[in-house]
Amino acid sequence: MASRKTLKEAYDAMLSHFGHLGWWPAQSPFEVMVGAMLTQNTNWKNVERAIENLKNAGMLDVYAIHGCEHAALAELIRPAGYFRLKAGRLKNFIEYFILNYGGDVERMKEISTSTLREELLSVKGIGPETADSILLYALNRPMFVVDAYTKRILLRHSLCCEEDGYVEIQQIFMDNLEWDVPLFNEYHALIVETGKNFCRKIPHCDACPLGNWNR
DNA sequence: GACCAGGCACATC
DNA sequence: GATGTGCATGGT
Repeated sequence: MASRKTLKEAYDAMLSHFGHLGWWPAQSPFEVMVGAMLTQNTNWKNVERAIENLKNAGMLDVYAIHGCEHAALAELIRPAGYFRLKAGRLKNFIEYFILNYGGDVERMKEISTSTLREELLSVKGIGPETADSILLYALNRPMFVVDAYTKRILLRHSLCCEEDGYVEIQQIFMDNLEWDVPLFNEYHALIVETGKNFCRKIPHCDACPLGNWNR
């Protein structure tokens, strides 16, 4: 089983290799939320283009998106892929955000993490990873974000099993690390970076900062 | 041209 | 409850 030391050591190894990654790359919590929706199963580069389009159109704004036609919104976020789908999802989130918090991030900050998580998950188009990304990177809550790379890396190092789902994998981290927002922030970013560079489907882990961690 | 990317919802068995 | 499928662009 993963010990505190093991997870922390892995973190240190990745951190020495990549340095601080400074996630989330966004200028406001709202931009983080939009990015979290748009990056679903999508390369971040493509998300950047979509966000750039929104900015240039003056649409990176709660009420601007709320008042935007579905087709027009979809066109703006087209580079992020699944653009019709994501236009709807974005609107669902905006609807929830305005209805419950008047589109004000500050008002969201008064709500408990567990309540917020449940609320977010009830929005059609927000699943566990998107909810946790919003909680951690937009609202600074200690929630560990799990993604495909997280499982792939843990699997490769025999620290989880194939059957483990989102919750099980999240618990491995949350049960064995301090609930520290900057740590969770950096840890997930480092996992994504390590995954991208060293843990693609075709194994080539030779230069991986994790080395033979638990293998 | 295949494969992949910082998922999620829904249908079907 | 597990498994399969649609959604879609841009890089390698």
